[in-house]
Amino acid sequence: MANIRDVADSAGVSVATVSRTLQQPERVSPKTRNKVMAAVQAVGYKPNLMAVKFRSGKTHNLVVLVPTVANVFFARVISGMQEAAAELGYSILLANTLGNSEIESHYAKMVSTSQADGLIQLRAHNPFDATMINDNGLLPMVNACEVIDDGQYPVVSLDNRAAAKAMTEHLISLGHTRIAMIKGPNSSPLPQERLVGYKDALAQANIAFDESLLFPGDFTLQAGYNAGETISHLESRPTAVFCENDETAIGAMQAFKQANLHVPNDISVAGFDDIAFSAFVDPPLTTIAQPAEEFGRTAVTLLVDLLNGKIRKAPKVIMPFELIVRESTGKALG
Amino acid sequence: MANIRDVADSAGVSVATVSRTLQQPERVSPKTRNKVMAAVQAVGYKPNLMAVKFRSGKTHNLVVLVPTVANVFFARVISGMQEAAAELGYSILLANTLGNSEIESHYAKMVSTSQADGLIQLRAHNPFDATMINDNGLLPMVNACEVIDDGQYPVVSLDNRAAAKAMTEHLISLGHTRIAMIKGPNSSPLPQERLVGYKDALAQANIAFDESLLFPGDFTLQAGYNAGETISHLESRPTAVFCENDETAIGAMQAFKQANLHVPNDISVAGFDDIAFSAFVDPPLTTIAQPAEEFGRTAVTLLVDLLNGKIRKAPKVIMPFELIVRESTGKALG
DNA sequence: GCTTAAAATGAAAACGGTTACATATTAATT
DNA sequence: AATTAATATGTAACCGTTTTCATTTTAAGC
Repeated sequence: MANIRDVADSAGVSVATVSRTLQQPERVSPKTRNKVMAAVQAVGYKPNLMAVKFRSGKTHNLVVLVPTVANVFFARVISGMQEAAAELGYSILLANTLGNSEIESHYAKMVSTSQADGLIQLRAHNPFDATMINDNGLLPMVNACEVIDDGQYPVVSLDNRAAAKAMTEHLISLGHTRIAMIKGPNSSPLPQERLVGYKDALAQANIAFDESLLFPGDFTLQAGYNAGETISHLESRPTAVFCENDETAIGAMQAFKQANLHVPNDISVAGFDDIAFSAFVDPPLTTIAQPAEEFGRTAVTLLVDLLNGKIRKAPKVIMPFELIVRESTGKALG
Repeated sequence: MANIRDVADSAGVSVATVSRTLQQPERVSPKTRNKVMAAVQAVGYKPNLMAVKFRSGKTHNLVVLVPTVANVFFARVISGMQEAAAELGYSILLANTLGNSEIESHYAKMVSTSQADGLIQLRAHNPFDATMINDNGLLPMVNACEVIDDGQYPVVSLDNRAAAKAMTEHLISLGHTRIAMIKGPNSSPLPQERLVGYKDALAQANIAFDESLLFPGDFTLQAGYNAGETISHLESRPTAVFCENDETAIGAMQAFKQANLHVPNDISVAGFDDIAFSAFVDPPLTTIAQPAEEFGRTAVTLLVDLLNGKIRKAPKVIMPFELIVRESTGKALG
């Protein structure tokens, strides 16, 4: 494998000149620039990027901690990240953490061991220990989607409270008063925020909050199915179910169908995320659309800015949401 | 940031001893080992892995080229990879290529520029140029899932022909004779192999092959929906549709429902992959299960073996499939 | 054409480890 | 106790770049 010295010899210049030609071509005369470029071609030179990264101290790698890549929403977020990273000359090191703190800190160590410059966390959990704090008092990290905002790093999130309120209002406007909620895991702050939004809408419409209408879940199809089954057999069944993500909603709908409940005539179902499948289930799902790819892009951009010292105080970006009304929600009957 | 020299000074030994203590503890006396370990703690030493990787020439990174992480099947494959990689001490650099050859070769360059040791390709396309061939005549690459077997690298695949035949036989056994197929993209070898299996089963049952029953697709929900719509409006409609993946099948089912066709009474639908959603759509989808996680695990194991010189001739691993009969396929009526 | 400033280039140190080789220490053998 | 072998440690070269600093070349100003 040809190295920079081979190029220098072949071009009849010093290694410094070769390095400069490649890094800052404007600092080198056109004449030698051509000579060097020709030599690069001639010997088939490919810089050893491991050496470059080592020497320069910049890896141009970003670690991304994803609770699970199998989640379709996260898959979209990741796509957006990859896009932005490519544009900015960064590579993404994707870690499928399965919510496991050990795996998280294993990958977080990649930044303390100079294998990556920074980290994006999609879960509300700080994988760093205290020693990692930066000059500007910030961690080299961005927290997106599911966030805890403790001011130590930039945050990009949705106004989950407002979104949940909007969805609940939609259901109330259709005449529903007994609205169940299939929750996400309590370990996440999302369900809490959304619960508040749900209560906001209830209060606004003078509907009493009923704790017994809350059902546990963990964002999976199976959890939605289980909750749906439970709800089906309730003596006084709610007329609408607000699920905290689309997978859960799709699972619940399946349970309702098997219990011979018609959606939306017998029961309305709403989701959250607007994954691709949601438009293709029967009936198509009413949901909250999040700009998933944009989440990813923003997170990467923010992190790179932070790494370049362009950020002094941790910003807090709130992404817009959109209520998508399809056919899984309808007028409350009876 | 403390470096190895700081540790050496603090422990009163040479840097070589520190390095040895960390790499091959048995080559150092227990006494100094303790001294060194204590010093490591004291100064808070974290080896700069970029330096290690540069010096040792082994990055312990593997590039994985995925056509799209948004594909649920691939998400499972990736999970399996991550698992195996973690066990073997490797990290996965995930590249979302969107089938774009430029992006592929961009990431493939990571191995020629010493940023990664090897590569796993999930698409039937060799992203390397000829210069990358190894000592053993093999590329540092494994091709999984969608494969071209040209003997230059290990391959892990499914017997797509047999699987397609099994599914077609299942449909024939239900009395179907007009069986449509919604295809994957022609650029992929999968559709071709599966078409052969489909024809095998047809021939075996003395059913004439009818080219007009083949519909184009690209593995997306939307493509399935489009093909489903076309099929719905056909004057002489097929009684069964075999889709080349589950997304396509789910899209098609949605089109059938909107055309007031009942699945499976009016038309049977079969998929391929057994993604999580397939058990939760209405009706639950008959499909071919592939051991997705195992695909990933096998690919990683094979690649690491190859990198360690444990492989001389490119092996060809065939993974087992399973026909999962659910409710989307039924007896042919009329 | 001479002086001076600016631009281009080169020599060599540095980055933080690993490792071959030399040397010092300890243990084993007689 | 002396000799030898084995083990433990140290010295320094090395990996392939980047980058500082010194030097040379070119351009600018008069």
